[in-house]
Amino acid sequence: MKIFDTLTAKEEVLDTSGIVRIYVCGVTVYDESHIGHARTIIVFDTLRRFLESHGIKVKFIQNFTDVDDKIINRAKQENIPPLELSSKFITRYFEDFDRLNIKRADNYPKATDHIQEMIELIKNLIEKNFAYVSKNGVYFSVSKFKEYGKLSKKKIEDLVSGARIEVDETKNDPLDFALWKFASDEPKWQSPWGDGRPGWHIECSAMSLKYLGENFEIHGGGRDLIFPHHENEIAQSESYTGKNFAKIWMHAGMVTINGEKMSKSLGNTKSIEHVLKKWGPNIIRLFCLSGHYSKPIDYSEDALKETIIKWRQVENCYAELSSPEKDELVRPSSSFSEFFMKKADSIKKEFNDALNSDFNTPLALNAFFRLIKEVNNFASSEDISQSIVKNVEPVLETMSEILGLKISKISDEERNTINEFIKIRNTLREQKQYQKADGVRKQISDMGIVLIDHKTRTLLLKQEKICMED
RNA sequence: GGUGAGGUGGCAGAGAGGUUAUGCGUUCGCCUGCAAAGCGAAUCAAUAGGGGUUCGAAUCCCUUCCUCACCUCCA
Repeated sequence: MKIFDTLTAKEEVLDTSGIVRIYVCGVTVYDESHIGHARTIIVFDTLRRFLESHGIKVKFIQNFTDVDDKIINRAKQENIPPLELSSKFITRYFEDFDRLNIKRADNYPKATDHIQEMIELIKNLIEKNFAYVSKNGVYFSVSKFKEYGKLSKKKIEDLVSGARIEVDETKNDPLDFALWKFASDEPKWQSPWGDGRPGWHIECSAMSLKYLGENFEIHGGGRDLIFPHHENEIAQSESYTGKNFAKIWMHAGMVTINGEKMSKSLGNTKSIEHVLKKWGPNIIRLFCLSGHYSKPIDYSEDALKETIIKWRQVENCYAELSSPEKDELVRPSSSFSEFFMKKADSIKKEFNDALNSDFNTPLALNAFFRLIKEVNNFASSEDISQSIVKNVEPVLETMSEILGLKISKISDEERNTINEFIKIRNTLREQKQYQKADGVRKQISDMGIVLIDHKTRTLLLKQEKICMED
């Protein structure tokens, strides 16, 4: 598999000979997660599923930043301890992301559980003269790391001349960033240099090193983390280990809302709770994968409505495959099943090729939907036979599993109940009492089941609820 | 101002020198008791503008314009 590496600015081959170690920068838990977080996490979750579907072992670590000024400020506003606030939003995080069908990471290390590791790292950096103690904290000396700027392709001169760096007299250099900040208020921890809190970037260096070791395969996150967060992580980590930090840097593009950047000040943030309520998890996943991960995607009603149609096709396809006719009941079927076997194979290959080529999910989805369409198309004129299901379903299942899509299954009780209704409806239809028959169909659809009438039988389709009103 | 990524049909979105990607939408037919799903046809055609290289350019080079992101906390 090839992945575009932000650092080398070209596609690099992912080493899958051993365990693929992935570290993804998670969220700062001071508020609800939003669709932007969802996009990034869905991208990496899908990547992980893809690798695992090929039997590749993945170790997936995603952190929580649970100590930070934003958390402290928010906690003050709500008049609760900062750690209570962060733990509340961690709980919320899992509620949201479980519903998005995100596989749990192998570990979700929290910054506050790794203060000691960070202190050790900082100690070492001071010893090696990469860091210094100043009035307000311990700082990393950017000028000591001669490759600073290599990830974000920034020149130190440009950064210095940039007007926005605030002048801080206590730092040796305006570009230096905090490893440890002295603080007298809570939360604070003891350190050899004074009580305080860790800087933001150091946690990821400490925790990725602890859980994944040196020179792990993929370090990911949103594009907005390239600078300064990941740039600073590189500076610290490589100064500490003397080795390259991550082999591949993979960054997910931003989500815009109707073409605008999503921000609190614009008031256009879309929380995951909100979008889940509105569209449900599968549509959100499909939407997030409908553009290349590295490019921005635009969240809009129209885009999501289009995704509903896609999702309906998937549901329809699964309904068609759910109750196949026995082969002997179906007209000459061996050639069809052979056709489908070839079709499914070539589509499976296209799907894999697309993902192997810098994780091209739009192209992979294209293949996925062609198979869906093929089945739906066939089913509208012929009955689906067991041998077709046998050929198509495993391929479809593998792809759905990689994409993290979950079809709502109809329980046996539900099926039995509805089949009784269908019998009644069919009797009414035979008697040409169509209004009554449609009434029965309406009753069934109120239960969330759509009927698909075929020549000789009626299929049940369970539709995911979508509530488009805000 | 600096840096980076881009600009492809009504919309979404691939392809990276040589033949219609694909999907969605819209319109009209077909199928259906009616729907749903599906089929057929039409819309159906596009590569930001201008130069170049080439037998041939969305694709390579130059240039102009525009968009977005980052440079401050961000996924």
